[in-house]
Amino acid sequence: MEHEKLWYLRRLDIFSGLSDEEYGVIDRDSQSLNLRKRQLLTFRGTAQQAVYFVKKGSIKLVRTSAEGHEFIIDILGPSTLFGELEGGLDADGSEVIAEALEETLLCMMRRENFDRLMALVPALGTRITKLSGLRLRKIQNRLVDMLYSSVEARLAKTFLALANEFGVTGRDGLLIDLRLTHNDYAGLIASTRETVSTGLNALCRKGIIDIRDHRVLLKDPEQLTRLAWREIPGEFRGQFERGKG
Amino acid sequence: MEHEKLWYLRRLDIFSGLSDEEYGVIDRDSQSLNLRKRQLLTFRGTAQQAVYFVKKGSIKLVRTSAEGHEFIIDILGPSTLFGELEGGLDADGSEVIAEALEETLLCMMRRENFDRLMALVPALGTRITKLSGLRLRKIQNRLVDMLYSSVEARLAKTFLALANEFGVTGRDGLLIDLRLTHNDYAGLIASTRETVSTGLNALCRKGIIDIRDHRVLLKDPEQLTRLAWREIPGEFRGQFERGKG
DNA sequence: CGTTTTCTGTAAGCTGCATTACACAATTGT
DNA sequence: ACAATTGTGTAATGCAGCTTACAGAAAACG
Repeated sequence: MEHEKLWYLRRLDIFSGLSDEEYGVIDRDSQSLNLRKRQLLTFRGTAQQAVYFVKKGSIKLVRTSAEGHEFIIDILGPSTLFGELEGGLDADGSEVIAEALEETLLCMMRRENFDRLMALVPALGTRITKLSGLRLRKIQNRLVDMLYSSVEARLAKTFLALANEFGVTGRDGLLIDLRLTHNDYAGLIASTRETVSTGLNALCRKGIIDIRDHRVLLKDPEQLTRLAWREIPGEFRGQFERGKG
Repeated sequence: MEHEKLWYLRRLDIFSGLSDEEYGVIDRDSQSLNLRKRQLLTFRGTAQQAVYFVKKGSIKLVRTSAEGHEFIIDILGPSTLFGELEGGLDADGSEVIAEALEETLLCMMRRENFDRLMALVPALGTRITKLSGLRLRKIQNRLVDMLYSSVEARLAKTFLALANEFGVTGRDGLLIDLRLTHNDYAGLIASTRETVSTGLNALCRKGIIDIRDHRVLLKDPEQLTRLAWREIPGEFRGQFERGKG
């Protein structure tokens, strides 16, 4: 749903074009942080007020609702920024937590230092606001996509979105290079593990996707796109369990 | 769900503490804009890249999904900032549009000028990123609230949130000073007009709220809060249509 | 002032998917 | 190697709320 823009953004490194001196500041004021697989990173700890940068690996940002449902706000790969921007702690105590999906290397900078850096390089402010705008837009898209689509469509949309950031082309399709569980997908589309299981298998049987070692392979992106957007196509609707041919 | 913070933020004017000179810059580079009731403000027009500031009145930010459902991202009152920050136009053509709920006065500044101002006042960058973070957090809250709650709970949450920004205390309760239609509420909670109608009336009959000239009056905020968070209270659930005593 | 448009109230019917309840597979840890 | 944890497959059941279908009220508008 974001297509080129996200790619563009990830390449357009926020910190590009800085002087050696400025890079020095970054280097001095930031510190590395290593997360093992499944390790959590809460924002209420000592380092509440900080900005993080993913150097290697991937993490998921999870928000738990008051009723206990876990929703995955976003999955971030290398070269993405998060932290204070994402919102951290909240008035009512609910918060976003980050969890490493694999061995992950982060770079962390305290908010105060980040602000100093921003004062040093005014252009940074502009870039950051643009980035925030993009993030905001992305989540707005998620919002409407999730609210008004069937589970099948939500799955399709999610795969297409993930493919934009984590897709690697192979001969038999586009592989989303993330090892996720059905539970994770449930968290991504705001559904339950069980429904995801059956939904996933339905898509597999239709030959649209395939699961390889916990990674999703898009065999027929075309049709996936059609599923993602055509809500009840009228004539022959691609019913969930039934249509297997 | 944001409580004090939002109030705090609205008072803490983004532009406070500026020098006369800097205020002069703002004054020169910005222009006023008057919107009649129901007038739309699309971001794809000539003034795509701009930042807006609500001086008087109120507007709703609407995002239409691919399938045609209209979701109200947010309702903004005086002293709030929007525009480029919110994300404007999108890759796939979908966009956020703003619609005036009443006679509204805006202040507009082109993105380029805004960037210049930010370069002039480095502290602005920090403030803006904080603001963006808050916005982001707010919408994340909306997201999980909407995804995992019943219609009744969503209504309750929405009222409580609106009351934080638009509530005026009277002797018989807290009045949300916004004239909205049932359709608007449907857009706010991602439901349909019909269900909102019945839901609203159910709440009225229970004596929790009241509708006065298209404005919602919270007669019993306590119980409303309970409804908002207690999902299926086990024993005697405040069922929708039934419990009318 | 009448006409058109926009709002509101109510109800029967249908359905997607959450819930519940298992059994088995795979992975992790010791 | 074995136990404990974590992940997967599938099916019966129930129900919240979307859909569909009207009719009257209120407001906008000429």
